[in-house]
Formats: sequence, structure tokens, C-alpha cells
Amino acid sequence: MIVFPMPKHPSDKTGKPGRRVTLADVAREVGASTITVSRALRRPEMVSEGLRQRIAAAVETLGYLPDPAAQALASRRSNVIGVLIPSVTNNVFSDVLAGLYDTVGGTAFNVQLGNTRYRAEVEEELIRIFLSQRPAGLIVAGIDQTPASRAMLAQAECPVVQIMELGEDPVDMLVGFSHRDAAQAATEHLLAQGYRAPAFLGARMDPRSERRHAGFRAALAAASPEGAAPARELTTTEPSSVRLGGVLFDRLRERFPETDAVFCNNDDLALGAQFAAQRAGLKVGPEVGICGFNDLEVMSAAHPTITSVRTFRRETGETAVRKVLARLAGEEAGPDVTDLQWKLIPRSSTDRG
Amino acid sequence: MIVFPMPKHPSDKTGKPGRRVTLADVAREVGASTITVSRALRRPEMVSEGLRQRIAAAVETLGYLPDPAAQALASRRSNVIGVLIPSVTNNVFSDVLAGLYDTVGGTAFNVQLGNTRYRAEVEEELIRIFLSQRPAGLIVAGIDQTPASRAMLAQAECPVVQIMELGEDPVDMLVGFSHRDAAQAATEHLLAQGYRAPAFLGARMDPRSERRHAGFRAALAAASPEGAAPARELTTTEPSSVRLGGVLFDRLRERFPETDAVFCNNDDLALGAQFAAQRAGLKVGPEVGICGFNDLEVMSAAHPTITSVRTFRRETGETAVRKVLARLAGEEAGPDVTDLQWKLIPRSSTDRG
DNA sequence: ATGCTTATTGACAGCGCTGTCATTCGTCAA
DNA sequence: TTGACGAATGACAGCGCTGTCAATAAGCAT
Repeated sequence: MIVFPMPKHPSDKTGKPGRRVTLADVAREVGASTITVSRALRRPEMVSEGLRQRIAAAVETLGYLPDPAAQALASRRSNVIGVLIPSVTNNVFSDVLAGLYDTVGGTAFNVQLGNTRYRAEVEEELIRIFLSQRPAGLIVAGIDQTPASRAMLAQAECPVVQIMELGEDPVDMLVGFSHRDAAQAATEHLLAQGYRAPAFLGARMDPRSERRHAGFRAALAAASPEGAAPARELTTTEPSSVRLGGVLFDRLRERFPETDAVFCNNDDLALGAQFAAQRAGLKVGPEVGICGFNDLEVMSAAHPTITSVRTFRRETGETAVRKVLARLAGEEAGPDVTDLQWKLIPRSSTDRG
Repeated sequence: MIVFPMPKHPSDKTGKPGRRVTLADVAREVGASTITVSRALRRPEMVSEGLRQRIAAAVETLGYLPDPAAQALASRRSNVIGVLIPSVTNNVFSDVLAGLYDTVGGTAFNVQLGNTRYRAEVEEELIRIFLSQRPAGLIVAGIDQTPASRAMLAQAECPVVQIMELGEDPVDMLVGFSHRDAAQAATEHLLAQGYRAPAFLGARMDPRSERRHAGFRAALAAASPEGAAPARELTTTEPSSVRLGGVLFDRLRERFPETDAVFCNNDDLALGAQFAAQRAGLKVGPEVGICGFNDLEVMSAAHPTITSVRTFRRETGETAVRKVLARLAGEEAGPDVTDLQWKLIPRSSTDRG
């Protein structure tokens, strides 16, 4: 491998091994200009066959890797796809993330995560910061941005995808499903199974949870036309957990002893409710129905198995990234709104036997 | 707000609203040079009180945000802390991530995630790519990098933290605990509780799982000095899941009917094993002991509650970032190796009553 | 008053790359 | 033969910021 002298950065007093291999190095190696090498890498069809191959070889032997900072500065466009989600730990979002990372992996793009911690003002600040990086794309959870956030997203010079929900007017693109419909269907399932007094259990009531809550209410209202359905509901702002599901279940039975089924805002709560029911000596299914939301893997493995509403979280991440990439490639990115649906999965926990 | 004319980028044919506010804009506003504004932002103590305040005010009114790409290019150092983990979904890592994001949030740094998918060659490639971004720091899971990876990490001009394990010679810094010791203690607990024939259940046997496996064996070997302890073990390379825990448990009982306790490689398997035991009509605790690993939240909420080894995952992420930040700030980053320990949490699932 | 610090500020160049606008050269219809 | 044209390549400037070094002002002991 031939080493060429090179002007050093003022601060580079030493001839450290870490010296960067630049486009210029590759260009010199093949006797072309930097811009041609740049093109060979980004728009190969613009460079003649022979040169292109020699450049590829030189890139390989020299171990050239582009500097994303320089690329971003010169092209006014970074390779970062910003992703704003309210929680990193939440199973729901970690599945979405897995889909995102899988789809973005292998491309020249990078995911940059922003944790909004369920707070609109944090989201607003993060949008501002992300936008200052001239991102390649932006993916944000939910459709309930502040007006300021919406304005920034609308003006953004990159594809924007809102995910996890459905809505009337997406800022740009939208991938999700109707939480309301899904919850309504789940509640209708409980009623159809013969449960007379279903209750709602909710924790961390974010906008999506609220919509599920609304779906629950709608189903109940439809079932008792006189509108006299009592509100058996227990919600809290605490973060959701299995333990909390148990606590809420016990409290619910205390307050509404007639309860014979629970629709839980998410699977953690449902699992906790099931454990609590078992502790109380109740037969889950025959004596108390339990339905979760999201259909985490554990639901199908629990004993008894737990009914839930399957949501396509991984697919949400994949689709969102694909839409961004398609738009960047100038292709049609498909319809602005993609409904990923949901699917009720009835299991033993709502089987009255 | 005063708007100054400014030379446009060649490609900026329109006077779009999105025109960037630069250091130069702020400098003009306060009548100082760009470099002074830059200093006021990065090393406030070098700029006089009055100027500093006027600059701060101008930054505020103009809405100036630094361009990370330009900063990275000029300073030869990006604000990215690279993080390499084998899985995004795995609960274990998502807790670590939560710790990372929490600690890095609010600083000027950004986390960039790389998913190695449990593959050393992918890790190697990602290290190469990350390094080409001149990261502010690098955090990698495990201590089993390939020689090439190790070499790159050793030469990296940034703090490097290996996490999740303990080891003899960290590349730079290390935060973790001894999987072997923890597993050995868990196995000893089973024996101390009076279980005679404990088995090992493992899935996705990565290096950490192997070390736990070794700990299990060591405990058994110590308990039967003649060395005649039969190997009741069932492992698979499949990714771990609750369902798989059940499958393995059933298979285990078929193959080694005398088994009266299982040490599971992780909590998902343990939970699945418990469900399977219950399905088989076994009383968990008295008839079969179950012990997990990691102590996910669900373990303390399950019915019966499940014994596990608590590991400090969130703290791992926090500590790793703090070490990077301390090093970058020029402070002592503490000892090179931080042992975060582990803690056995005995619960009903290993209580023979 | 003199020389010498120390505290502030600025000029300048350049980080590594890409957008834009030439330039060169061979091809081909007229 | 000539002009037009497309393909391939290059020159140049500049993206927004910071490292380095120089300049100036201010403070202070001698």
C-alpha cells in the first residue's frame, strides 16, 4: 500500500496511525479528481466502467470510508433518520425500534433516537434539535404534536412519518392503526363471550391509551342503549407494569365487586391482572375474563393463555423507514396513510368454558 | 428581529424560510466575530460577562442552533456516542439503553445505536463505521470482540467502555458483573433449598450465557466432589422466548424425569418454564424449583413469584455514559473496571415450603 | 514610565466533501 | 467537413464551524 504525504491538520502534531483516508487519497491513487471519486461512489452510472472499477479497488485497499460530517456539511443533508418515541423500555416501542433498525441496517442511513418521555414540550425541543441536523427523515410517534411541533414538521425539508396511530390529516405520511376500533372490538368480544360487567384498566394514559379507552366506552354504550352503563374503570398516570396490573385488579374488584371481565390497556397490566386473579383463587376465563392489548409474546405462552389484540409493531417500524427511503429515492412512497390494522386473538382467558 | 442578507448556497435558488441561522448571524447581531460567539457557547469563561450575555440573548432571539456536522468537521470530533449491542428488543439491552438515554439526555451528546445481531463480524464492521465518524465515545456490549475489533477499539481516539461483563484486560474501561459467579450462586441456592437434581435451560447461548452455564456447572461440580454429576442441560441457539421456556421445560422433564429444579438462563425462559410446570400440574416451589436470571419486573409479580438473580442493567448504561462523559471532561473516570455486582432474590418458586 | 503578564478578541485557514458550471473528446447527422 | 451533442471528467468555491496564533487592551510590579 502506497502512502502519500498529506497536509496535516494544524492540531495533528504527531503522525498518528489514525490519519484519515480521504477522497483525495483515493483520487491520487487512481489519478482522478476527488469529485470523480465522489461520483463513482454516489452515482456510479456517471463514471466510466474502467475508472469506476479502479476507484472501487483503491477504496478497498486504502480502506476509505466517507466522513458523514463532511458529507452532511457539503450536501446540506445528513444521513440521520431521526426517531422520536416516548419511551425506550416500553415493549411496544422496542419492537418498533427493532423494525426500524432492521430496515435501516445495511443502508447508508443511521437512526438517531430521541426519547420524549411522554412530554410534548420535550418532543418539541427534540424536533428543533433534530431538524438542525438536516435529517434525511423524521419519524415521530403519535399524531398529537403541539402546534409548534406540527409547524416545524410541516416545514421540514425531509420526509416525515407519524407512526402508531391513524388520523385525519398527517403532517406528511402516517403509519398506524386505529386504537379506538381495536379496543372497541376487544370489548365487544368480552360482551359476546357473555361477560356482563367488563371493566377498563389503564396506566400511563397517553393519547393512544385514551383512544383505547374511548373504544371501550363506545362498545359499552352500544351494548346498553339506554345509556345507563356504569363506568367500571380504573386508570392511573403511573407507568404501566405487571405488578401494577395486579394492584389495579385488586382495587377494581374491591370497588366494583360485580366485575367479571377486564379489558386492560396493555399486556403488562393484563398479565398482572391474571396473576392477581389467580392469587385471589379466581378461575381466569370461566370466572373472570381478561383481555390485553398488543399481543406480546408472553400472552400466548401464559397459563392460561391470554386474549389480546395483536398489533403490528415491528411492521410499523419497517414501513415507516421504507416510506422514508422510498421518498428519498424519489420513488412513490405509497399512500400517505398506511393502515396496518390489528387483530383480535381470542384465547383461554376469555373463554367461559 | 433583524434579518441580515447572507450569501446563499449555490443550490439555494429560493429564499426559503428554512434558511439556517449561523454563528455569523449571531456574531453580526452582537457585533463580534464568529469565533468569539463560538467560544461564548463552548467556553463561556473565556468571554467577558457583558458580551456573553448579549450573545446569549442573540442566540435566543435568532433561534440559533449549532450545526453538528460543521462542528464535527472542524473539531474532528463528533458529538456521537456509539453504542453496539447485539439486540434491540431483548429486555436486558432495552434496560441498558434506557439508562444510556437517560444519562446522555440533556448533554450535548447523542447516542447512536448499532445492532450487531449477535454476530462478531457485524460488530467489526460497525466499529469501523462508527470510528469513521470520529465518535465522542464508544460503548460496546461484551468482551469477546474479534482481534481486529479489539485492535480498532484500542487505537480509537475516544473513550471506550465495554459493558455487561467483567474481564481481565478491558480495552479501556469496563462496566459489568460476573455472570459466572451470579449463576453459580443461583445454582448453589437451588441446592441449598434442598433440590437434588437441578437442570440448566439455555437459549441463544451468547458468551454471557456460556459463562452463566459455566457457573451452573461449577456449582454442581463443587456439590458432588466425585465429579459424577450428570449433566442435566438443555440449550438451543434459538432466540429466547417465554414460549421456548415452556417447550424446553417439557423436553427436559421428558429426557431427565428426575429433574426437580431448573436454573434458566434468563427470565423469559423461567417464566415459560413456570407456565409449563403449571400446565403439567406441578406445584412450582414444592415440586419443582425455578430460578431465572436478570430479575425482570414480571418475576416479582408472577404467581407464584419467581426467584431470580437481579442484575443492574439500567445502572450499567448510566455508568457507562458517565464514564465516557467524565473522560471527555478530563476528569478521572473512576477505576477502569466497575463491578456492578448482582443480587440473588429468592422467591416462592424456589421455596419447597 | 517600562516591561511583562493576563484577559479578551479577532484573522485566517482548513476540516472533507459536494453543487455548479466548465471543459474535453469522440460521435454522428447533414 | 462541420457543427451539435452527449458522455466523462475536472476546477472551484463554499457548507458552518473551530484550532492556532496574533493582536490588542488592561493590570501591575519595578
